[in-house]
Amino acid sequence: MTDVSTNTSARVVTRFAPSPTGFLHIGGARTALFNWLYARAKGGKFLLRIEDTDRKRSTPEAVAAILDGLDWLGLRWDEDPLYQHTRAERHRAVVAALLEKGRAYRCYATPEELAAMRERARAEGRPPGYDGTWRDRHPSEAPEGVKPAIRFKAPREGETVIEDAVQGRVVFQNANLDDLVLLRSDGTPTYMLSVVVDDHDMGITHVIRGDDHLTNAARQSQIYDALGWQRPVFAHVPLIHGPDGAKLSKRHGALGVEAYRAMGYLPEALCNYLARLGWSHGDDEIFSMEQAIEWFDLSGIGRAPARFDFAKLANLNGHYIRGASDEVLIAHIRRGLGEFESKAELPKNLSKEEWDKLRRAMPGLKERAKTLVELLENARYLFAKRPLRLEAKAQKLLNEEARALLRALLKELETLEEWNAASLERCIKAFAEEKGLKLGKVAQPLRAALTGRTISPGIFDVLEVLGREESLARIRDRL
RNA sequence: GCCCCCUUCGUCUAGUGGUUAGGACGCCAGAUUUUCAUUCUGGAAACAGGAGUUCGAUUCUCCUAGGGGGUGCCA
Repeated sequence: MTDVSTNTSARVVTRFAPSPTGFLHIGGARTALFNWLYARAKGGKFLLRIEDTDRKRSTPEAVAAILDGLDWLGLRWDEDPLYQHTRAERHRAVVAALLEKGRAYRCYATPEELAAMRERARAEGRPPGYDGTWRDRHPSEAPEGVKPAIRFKAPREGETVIEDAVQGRVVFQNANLDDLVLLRSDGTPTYMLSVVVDDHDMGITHVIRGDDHLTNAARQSQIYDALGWQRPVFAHVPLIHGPDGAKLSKRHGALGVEAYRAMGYLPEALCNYLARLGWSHGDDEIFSMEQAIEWFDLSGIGRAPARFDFAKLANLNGHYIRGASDEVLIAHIRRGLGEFESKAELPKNLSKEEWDKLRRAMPGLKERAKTLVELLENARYLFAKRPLRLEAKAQKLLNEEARALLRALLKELETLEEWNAASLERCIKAFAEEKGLKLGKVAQPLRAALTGRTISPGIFDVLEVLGREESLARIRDRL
């Protein structure tokens, strides 16, 4: 790790810096995606830093969930992830240097005093925050036995200007920015200090993160300046809102990416959707990540918050499912089978024969599913045991007239030599024609008998995949 | 309270002083079809409001309203 005060490298280095207190939520995933895209677009590096300075709230499970989420999305990071807590010594050293320079000081205020201070400021309509009591007080006045926190001596006059790559020029009056804590009284570094030191030491050139950090950018800039370090380019991306415009809650989308996996979304679809949410390249809607890398730039990021729209995600997902190869879909289903969430009962595992059936039915199945869960729900007829349980609509369809028709058709099918979609189509179409019926009149009862439902993939495919014995048996079950 | 950001169809967005304000999702209607889905065609649907600047504002400035974020010895 280098410690140079100027960044001489022209190479772009971005980072994703989650705090491991939970899963990788959707907003974090998009932030990671933007950082990843930008690094790849500029031929730079994308680093990962785990912000676990709050040891009490950080868990190894959360770290694993985040890494797994990034991996599933296909966002590969360069180098080993940096665990921020391992850098505490370095952080303290930087604070010592600041103290030495007179840009930081010991503060002996108690939590109670600070609370009272905030209350007073609010009541008087002044900007809240630390009032600087200990800023110029002599250390000899320090109370006995109180461990001090170290505060940053922020400039009191003038302004701090952020030239944000997304938000444009943002000006903060320094009078509104108070002296933040750099080192807690227990000697641990705070976030505000750690980010600056780590971003600097890691050579981060572009900090792309959520809008909620915009104010932090001003404070952090002051620290960069005090240290004589070059500030990175900041790009504050608007947050993602729920469908109702309110903050994203668990109810509607603030889920971990693994929840999207469980809902049957494909990572390509999620990436495409997320990239399009808040970033645009003209009217382009559907594109691969390779294409996005070619197009991506900070200038394409919008300044307004965006609402999460499941309908559009589903549409995109359907597109990617239809376009995926049968093998790829099988692989995704293998991975997700144990965790898919559905109101219907889905199998938790399949036999070799069942996998084989699923594979053969895949062309018809993937044509009509918006999620893998929906695909599997539509595939239940493949695994159902005889006699099939009929849905109400299917039951109704199989009236006396329809059964008579099936009886006649059964005779034809029993004598059929070749059992494949093409020969079955010839046979059944001829049968319908002979009876003077539209194909639908024959296909629907047949569908009901074979699948127990009124909707399914093409009926000839259903017959082929089910096979002669099973198909004929299911028809006989209804006669 | 104080500080900061945002505001084009219901939603995601294109647009950078002169356009019939475009696309996508969703919705509605129709075509194709063995069901469903796909596909195709058509349709309804937006510049938050008010002042300026300008020959001319969706585009620039200001104000208002609404929304969001921050305001921790959390990150």
